[in-house]
Amino acid sequence: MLTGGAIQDILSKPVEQHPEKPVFQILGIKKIQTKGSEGAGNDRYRLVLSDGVNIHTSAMLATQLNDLVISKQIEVKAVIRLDKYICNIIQETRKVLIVLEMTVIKPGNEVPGRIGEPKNINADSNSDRQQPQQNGSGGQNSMSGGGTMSGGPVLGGASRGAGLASATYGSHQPLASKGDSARAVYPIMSLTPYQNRWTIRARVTSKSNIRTWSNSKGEGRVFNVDLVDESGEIRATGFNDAVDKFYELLEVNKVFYVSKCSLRTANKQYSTIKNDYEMYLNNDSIIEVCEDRCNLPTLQYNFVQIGDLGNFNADSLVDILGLVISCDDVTQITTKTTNRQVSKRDITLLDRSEKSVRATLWGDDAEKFDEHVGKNPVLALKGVKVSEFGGRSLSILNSTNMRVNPTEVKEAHNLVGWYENVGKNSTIESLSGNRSEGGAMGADYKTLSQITNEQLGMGPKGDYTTVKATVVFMKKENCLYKACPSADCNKKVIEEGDGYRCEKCDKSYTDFKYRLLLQTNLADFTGNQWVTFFQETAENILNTTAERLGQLKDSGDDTAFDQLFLEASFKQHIFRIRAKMETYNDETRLKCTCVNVAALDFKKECRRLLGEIKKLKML
DNA sequence: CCCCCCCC
Repeated sequence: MLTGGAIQDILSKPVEQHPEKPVFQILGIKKIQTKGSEGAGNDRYRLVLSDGVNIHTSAMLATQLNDLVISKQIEVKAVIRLDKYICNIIQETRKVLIVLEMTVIKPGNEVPGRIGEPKNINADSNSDRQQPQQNGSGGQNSMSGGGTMSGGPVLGGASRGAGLASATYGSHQPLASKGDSARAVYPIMSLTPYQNRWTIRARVTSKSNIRTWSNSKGEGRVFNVDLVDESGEIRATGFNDAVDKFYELLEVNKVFYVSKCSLRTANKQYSTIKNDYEMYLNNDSIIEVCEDRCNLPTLQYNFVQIGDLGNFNADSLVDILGLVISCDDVTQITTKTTNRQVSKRDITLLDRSEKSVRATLWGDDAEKFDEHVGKNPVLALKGVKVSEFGGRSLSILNSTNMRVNPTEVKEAHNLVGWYENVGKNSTIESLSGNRSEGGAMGADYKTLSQITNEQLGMGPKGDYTTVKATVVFMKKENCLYKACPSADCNKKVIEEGDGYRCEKCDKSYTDFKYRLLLQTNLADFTGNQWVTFFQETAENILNTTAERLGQLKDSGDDTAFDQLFLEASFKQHIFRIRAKMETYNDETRLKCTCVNVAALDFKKECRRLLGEIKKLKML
């Protein structure tokens, strides 16, 4: 079943003699601890592979295959076929095998135990850090602790003419400067800040504009490019001089040899590039066009289904493949802080989850989208921002890589076919709410204690949030007031003689209408909060009308009046709350107003809670 | 060293 001897061949023979699609058994899977990695998607997995004769402990899974581990498609004991792999020389004699594509031949749970009696092949003969394998039978995770791949300085200088590098990329003349020893091409995923004697060969998949900034720390220009090879991807950033030196050279889709850049921990907040590190172009950096034809991948996506967007927090970045089902016109908005005029255009995206989401294009992107209006293009978006307005929506940032009808993304073609045959006629549920309800009940749920703990309401417009809470007390005294009877005026009237005067309308009326202004105490498992309910929201929780309450009050039927309050107490609802700091008599305090009440929909609520649990799991 | 991405 296993390709006996394949490990020996891969480690000792030139690449032409490497076995094609060897079959191995996985004897261990270990997540490599990486510093400062937040959330999922940045991990790397090291595999212990056996060919039944030998064990190789330095195999790595290409980052784009991480999901196979996460979804447990590959587990210890599984038999797998390597459809595509590279073997890179490390520290003269130690070699890392990188699995680029693979097929599960037999899942781990169907394999009783270790196949054959494989011996550890110590490729790392120069190092005593590699522990001999102490594999128990039955295929337990056999990773020896403190292995050489666990985040330390794993890569030494590579020598020329060995392993994958020179064989695969044989026509490449080493790029090292004079006097430096020649070097081999490294896979992107092997780069670390701990050693810098590497050259990568990578395709530019996207390039930003040159941005300028000016702040207290200074000013300057900056750009970035995303680079990809068979093993993974990395973002490279260049400042000032590097902009002049490299911006023009680095054309999208072209392939380059890149060396002598520094690496630093990447801030995951700003990119969906699957790499813990980011590359910085500096004065020593060398970038040369690779003229050879090579088969490097294009952009790497990690698409998220639109239907799963509820599992992502606001401001997270995701990759989305969606078909445009509607386009709004371009409108102008004025920004709150800088009063600048900015163009925006909302479009609606649909995918196979049969859920749609509204996405906003800004500035030039909004204007230039005119050419696609009336068509149904497919957009491949890498690094689009999740926003919580009115459920979930997307914001297409300057840094978002947007491809329209990308021919290189085969799912894009499939999505068109699906839309023509299925999607077109499906009932589509929107995650963004429709325009009329637009954000009436947002998906940005908070607990009552979060309202104060997170200091909501500091801004001039206040903050909106949704809470699930219980009505625990209502101040029924003075909850009704006599208001101006005219249609749009709800001002309290002053009784004068037999009439009612409205100061706002500057008019006297013979009649008035009762309106509600109800101080209500809401509670959830974290605390409670006084919230003001006006007419419609108060009528909703009291399950009656202001008019009816007025009648009971006027007729002196206190029992019936009180009964309505009693029945409305200890009922749970979903509340949309506006929180805003307000100052009265030099005292600033948080004022909360309920702007919408919705019944607790158990099905929806369960789905939301499941989503919350899923979010916790992803931490 | 950027990392702002706006509005309802």
